[in-house]
Amino acid sequence: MTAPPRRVTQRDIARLAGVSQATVSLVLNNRADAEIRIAPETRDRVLRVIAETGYAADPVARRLASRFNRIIGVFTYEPAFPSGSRDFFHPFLLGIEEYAERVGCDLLLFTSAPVVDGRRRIFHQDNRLRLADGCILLGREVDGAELHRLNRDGYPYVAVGRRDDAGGPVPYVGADYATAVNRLAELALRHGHRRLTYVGMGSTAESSEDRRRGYQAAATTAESARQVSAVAEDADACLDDLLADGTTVAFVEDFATAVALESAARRRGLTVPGDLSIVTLGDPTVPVPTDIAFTGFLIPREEMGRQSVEVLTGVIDGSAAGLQQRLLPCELVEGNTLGTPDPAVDRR
Amino acid sequence: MTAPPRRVTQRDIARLAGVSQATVSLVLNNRADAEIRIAPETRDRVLRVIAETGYAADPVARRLASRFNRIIGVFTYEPAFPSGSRDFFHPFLLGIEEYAERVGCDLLLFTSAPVVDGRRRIFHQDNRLRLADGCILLGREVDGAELHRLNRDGYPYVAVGRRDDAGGPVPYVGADYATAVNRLAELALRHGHRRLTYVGMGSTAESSEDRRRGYQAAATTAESARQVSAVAEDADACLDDLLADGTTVAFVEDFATAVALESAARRRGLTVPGDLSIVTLGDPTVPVPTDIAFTGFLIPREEMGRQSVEVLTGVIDGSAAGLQQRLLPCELVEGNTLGTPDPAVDRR
DNA sequence: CATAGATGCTAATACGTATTAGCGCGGTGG
DNA sequence: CCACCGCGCTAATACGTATTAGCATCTATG
Repeated sequence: MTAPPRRVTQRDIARLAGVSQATVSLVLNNRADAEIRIAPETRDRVLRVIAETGYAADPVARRLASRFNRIIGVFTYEPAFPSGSRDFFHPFLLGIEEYAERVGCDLLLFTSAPVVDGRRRIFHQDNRLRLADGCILLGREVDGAELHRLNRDGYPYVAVGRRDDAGGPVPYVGADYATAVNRLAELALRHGHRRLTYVGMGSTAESSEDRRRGYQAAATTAESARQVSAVAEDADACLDDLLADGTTVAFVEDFATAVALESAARRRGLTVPGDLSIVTLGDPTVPVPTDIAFTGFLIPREEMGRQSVEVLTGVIDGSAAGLQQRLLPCELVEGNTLGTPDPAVDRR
Repeated sequence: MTAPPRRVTQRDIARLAGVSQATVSLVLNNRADAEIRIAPETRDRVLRVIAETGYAADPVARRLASRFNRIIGVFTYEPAFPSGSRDFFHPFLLGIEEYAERVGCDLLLFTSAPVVDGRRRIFHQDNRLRLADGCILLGREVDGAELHRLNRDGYPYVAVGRRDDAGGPVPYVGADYATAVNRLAELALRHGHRRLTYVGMGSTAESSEDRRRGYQAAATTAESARQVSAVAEDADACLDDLLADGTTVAFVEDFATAVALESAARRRGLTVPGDLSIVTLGDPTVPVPTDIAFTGFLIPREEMGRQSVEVLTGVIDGSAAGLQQRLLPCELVEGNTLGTPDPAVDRR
């Protein structure tokens, strides 16, 4: 194999066109400020040489010299492999990709970030953040300390999902879980339910808190509105608890837990929603096979992806300072796991 | 917003540690050649300052100065949006991502490449290829002229899918369609089929040619082994043709066409494989809803993704010169659309 | 004809890192 | 006492682009 021919640079263009490198740069960037003047014939000559040589600017040097790169970084907190949550994140990426394409940006996936204690780290020995103009942060749980540092460094970023302040407001594009859960709870109340239980995952993430907040706000008119924690593996115990309590509708944060609850109920000869209504609070984060059409809502994942790019570009160029925190509405899904409470169970 | 604090550079580290910038660079890169010597205490001092300041090398400057970046480019020929073929490409990306993570590389998706005549172009005004150390090329049809140019420029790349030479051998990781189709054809012959028809897409892509080659190689012992072209929208006409010919088994290149053929047959009261056997030649490239378990084979898409990264890293560092073209075996899927030919139809 | 202003371009420099030739210093052998 | 060598480090430069101050040259004006 012969040595790769050195790439064509502006200096080569300049030599061929009989001008200086600076002139080539000016022509390339279409600089037509009052201060910058290039004779049309010179410009044409330079452009002709550029076309002949097939020259293309080195984006690395460009980035080093000036400020921007048109590269958007994407950082995923969850370790990529092995992980069932990939399918959950895919729609976000599709939205990001779509909008990045529209605005002519490339996407840099920080797959090299090391995993420590089961979580990717942004900041580490060989931090590569600066390769991109800014960065989109994906992940259920985002490290507050790292957000602090991003803010302190003035590095442009946006989180997908609402985040609490971290040494300053955190730009984000989130889903409006509070409103969605609130609506579902009010729907259940209108169906006549009076004993509600929120089955959480024991997570303190903002997304979990928002859901609980929406639930609590609606639950004031209920006879009982509890909160418990459960995981899919523990569905039988959870079901026991719900039945003992006389709960008529369960708001289940984790989709897999809802599926497990439903099958546990079915195994005992109970029907959903006949004996127990189950409402889910978001798309499955791990693939769960089920034929049940759960009542719940959809997270607008693709749209969140798109808008996160939009917000990020605003953060990068310093515009749109007021619109850097967005909550998008979730579409309710009617499903058929929310019914009217069984009168026999309702008043016990 | 205050002006972003200028990032910490090696010069800052050098000043704080009382050494020169060169020394900082040497320490950072763990240079311990015979020619390079740094006193342990100096090294420690520098490392301490680095830790205190949280310094991280600017990857852009690093790339400009030296050669490598640990960034792998991914170029997708198909326009990303709107496109049903996304689901087809996703597994490749998963494999690529997994291996990139393993070798500590980031992934740059060239979403900014403009679409001309329905196809993305690598080479254009503001070509960004050089941001990455090398590039993986994804897509059904890859432009031969662009491959030529990549070869000429000495740019490291690897194609996913076998490619003909283009001014030199093209590094690739492909699927061994020829062998897979050959096996299927021989299986059909063993089942007693004697009138075969290959239903192609009229594509001249290497992947299509490989399939046809495998088919032809096996078909020598058949009574009739034709080739026709058809698309899913034209399934009825194709079915007419197959029946008129007395074909007992159709090898259908395009998955969607196979699905359409099967439902056309069913609409006419024919059964598959009772009246006609149908064999598919690869995974669906566009999402097609079907409950049929077609006989055919699986393209090892994730593995192709993984190995493409492996080959690319070899191309980049110039090693493994002999192993730059790989064909991976496809797993046959038994399915239930290949039966024994109906004797009434068989001899006509 | 001197001067001012406009025009068209270039020289110089910055960006942050990697690399390499070579400098000063202390020790050792003759 | 000099020559030489190994050690530890630094000065200088390269990478390719963007930016800016300012130098010629020309034109218009008094």
